Amino acid sequence: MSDENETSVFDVLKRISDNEWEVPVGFKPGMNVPGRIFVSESLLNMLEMETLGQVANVATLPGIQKYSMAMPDAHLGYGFSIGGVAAFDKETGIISPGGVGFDINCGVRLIRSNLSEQDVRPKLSELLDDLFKAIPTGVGSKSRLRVTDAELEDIFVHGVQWAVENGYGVEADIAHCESKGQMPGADPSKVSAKARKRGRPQIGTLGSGNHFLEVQYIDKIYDEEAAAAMGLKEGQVTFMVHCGSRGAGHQICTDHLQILTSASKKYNISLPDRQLACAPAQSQEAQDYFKAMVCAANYAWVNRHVIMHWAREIFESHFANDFCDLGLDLVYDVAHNIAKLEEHKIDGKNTEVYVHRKGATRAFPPGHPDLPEDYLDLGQPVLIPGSMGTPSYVLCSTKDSMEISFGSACHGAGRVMSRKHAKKELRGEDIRDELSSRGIQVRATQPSLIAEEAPAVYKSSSEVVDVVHDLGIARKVARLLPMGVIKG
DNA sequence: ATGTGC
Repeated sequence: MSDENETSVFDVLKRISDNEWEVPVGFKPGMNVPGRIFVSESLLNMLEMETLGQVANVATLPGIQKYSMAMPDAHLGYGFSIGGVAAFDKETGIISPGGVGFDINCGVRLIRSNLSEQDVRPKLSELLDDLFKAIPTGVGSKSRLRVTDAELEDIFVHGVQWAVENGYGVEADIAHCESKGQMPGADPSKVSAKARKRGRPQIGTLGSGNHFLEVQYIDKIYDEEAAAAMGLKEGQVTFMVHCGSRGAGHQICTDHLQILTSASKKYNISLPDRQLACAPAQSQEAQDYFKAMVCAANYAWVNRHVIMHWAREIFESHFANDFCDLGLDLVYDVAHNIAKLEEHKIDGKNTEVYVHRKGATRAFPPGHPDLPEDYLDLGQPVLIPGSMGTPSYVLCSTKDSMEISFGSACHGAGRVMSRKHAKKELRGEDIRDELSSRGIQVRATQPSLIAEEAPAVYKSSSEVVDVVHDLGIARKVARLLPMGVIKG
């Protein structure tokens, strides 16, 4: 039932440009800066008022810089919206677990190959069966890789370096992970016994929800030069891994939320929403969370690395021979849920800020010192997974990204229908058949999970990507179409 | 997202 007098987002927002909308400081009491929503007019119709309220709430937090931002795929999240980007001054700002999310370093990686769609199509069904067998999926799934407590600590601290030293992936993979897959500043002593217990058996597991491993092919190249630099061309097969830090990251978030909830009171931070629990960036409580968050981030990079390794083995078992190098190189790996201490130019001055990206991708421009050498002139690759059955995109960051959005882009399609609603409205078997008729094969533990992730429950990934492209944050390089997907 | 819900 909709009330005619209900305020719409159009009544609140002030249009700045085609794809930029401002939430004025007066919208909610206590806003320190305006909100800034990067969205097209048509996507704005799908933006919920509550999401806008969350953007405004974040603007009230101490030390926030420039704007409380939301990407075109923004939707309601825990405290901060998913698709939210907020930078807080290193000295006067705060750190908040809600600005990162429960799935710390949920992220995406893309692996290229020398195989063509025609090579893979005839063997696709067997390939997917074997991938589904090799890579555990589902909520409570456990891995065949068992690590000791000491190894887990090593993973928390050294991330992907641990993986490569232990035979998962190769040295060349490291440079193609954001932060080299080993963010500095980890302190395992800030990770509870419970989080370790949950994390130990889950290295190399996909999890559930929107997490997946997808076999794809490139159906369109937008930028030949950039595509070539990443080793991508039309008709080529790729695979994409989307997952995070599983139970470990979830427990770390839960543990520290509790600490930061009381810290918010201790430091007299008035919160419009208790889910925004936070503490001054340099406080013991905030730093402890940050050190534990880094452990979860490094864990997630190892998780994706091990999954990639097993997937490479399966591809090799099906396609490798003495005359063919499969070229299963890691194109790039990006984090979607993370907070980082970065330097940004604010009012002409270089400033250190804790950038919180929750359901948002880092997008550093050409020439940025944190980029791998071979992408330095190109700009950071940005990987945007589509929802099940819809295209994914590869973009590369452009020079204005730092100025526009603290070097950040969107992260995906963005949910429009709740899981509960989707389960009620849609049948997994129908969705599977519909996808199958379009040549897309799905392997999942339960049909209901397919319903929850159906294409209809997400915004169009193409529209979301176009906003980021048109704004000059990251430009389109390639479009990837799904062939088959394994899910929890 | 999650050994799934004050």
